Amino acid sequence: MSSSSSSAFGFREAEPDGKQFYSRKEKSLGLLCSKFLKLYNRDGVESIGLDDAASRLGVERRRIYDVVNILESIGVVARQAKNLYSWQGFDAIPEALEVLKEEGLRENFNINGCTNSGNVLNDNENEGSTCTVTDGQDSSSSKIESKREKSLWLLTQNFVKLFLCSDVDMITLDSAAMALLGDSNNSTAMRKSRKPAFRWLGWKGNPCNRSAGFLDLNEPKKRVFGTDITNLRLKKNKVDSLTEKKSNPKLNVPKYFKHCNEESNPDESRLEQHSKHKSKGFVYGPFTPASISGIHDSRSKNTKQVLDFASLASTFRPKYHNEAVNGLFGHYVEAWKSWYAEVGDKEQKT
DNA sequence: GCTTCCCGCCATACG
DNA sequence: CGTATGGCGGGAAGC
Repeated sequence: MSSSSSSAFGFREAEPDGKQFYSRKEKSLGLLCSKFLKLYNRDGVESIGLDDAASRLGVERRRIYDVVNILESIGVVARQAKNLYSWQGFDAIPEALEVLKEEGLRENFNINGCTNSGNVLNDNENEGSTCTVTDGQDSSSSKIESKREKSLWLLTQNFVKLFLCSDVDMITLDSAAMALLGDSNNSTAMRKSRKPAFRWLGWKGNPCNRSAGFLDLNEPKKRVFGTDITNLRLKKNKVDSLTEKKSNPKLNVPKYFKHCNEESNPDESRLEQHSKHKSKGFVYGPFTPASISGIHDSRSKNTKQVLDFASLASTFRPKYHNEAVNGLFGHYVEAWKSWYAEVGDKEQKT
């Protein structure tokens, strides 16, 4: 019920003549995840109804499934019953990752080198393996996971494992695709200098993890920078800056960049060491939410130090493309960005 | 032009 | 059987 409301969707009137603009970006899964998290990451929230979420977020149910599936993969939410999920919070992530890491190691989820000469470990397609996450609690191997072998849920976890179980902090889309799905489909030409890759990030800024002081074992750090300044949205008519409720910081932010030239990695565990890439900087693509780097509303459109990803491109040779993974990962990336942003935000305001 | 990816149909699992 | 879930292709936004 309460399917679509035909409002608060991607359509919106920004012109006097009543013309409506449709923006895919504003309807992206990543953004949706962000909203979802903002909506439920509050006090008093313990259960989440799918219908409730759908109506609150103004999207159809199908989309909520995607969000929830991914969040569940890292422990942020847990399925309680039909139409019902429980909020576990960001604090559940470290534990979930620990489990994933162990499983991954056990399953040889190591990916060695995503650089030139596509070696990338022989695809260890152990999909048949019932790698249940045993979310810490009732590990009473429930048969309920019949369908979850190839789901977004599993795919997400495997993707995470790739990072947790390797010594690299960056993995190309191709490598991931090959490792997770097993290659075979390298679609269109990769002639261009497009080279999507993913990198782990840590909890944005958790210099001091208050309460629970155990989430510094292996904080993942992830980020993407791809082809170009990804979702840069100040090209044509960036319209206004939203015309509604609270805040939506990310709309004005063109892009971020970060220097990784120093070896100073605050929360760096044994499993993450510098990989081959030693470029001096990274381009942080999409609209990273504010507070990610102490940046507020800076809509500074300085796109100067973008040059760095040129070196990256040279480091990581272009390979093939996998449409399927491409899309999926794209979602993951945005979703994760949102999550980390959320975490960072909370951690910071301590 | 090619790539990314949102929409939503519809196959499937569940109750 | 109806309902809940989510894979997946097409087509369009984005670049």
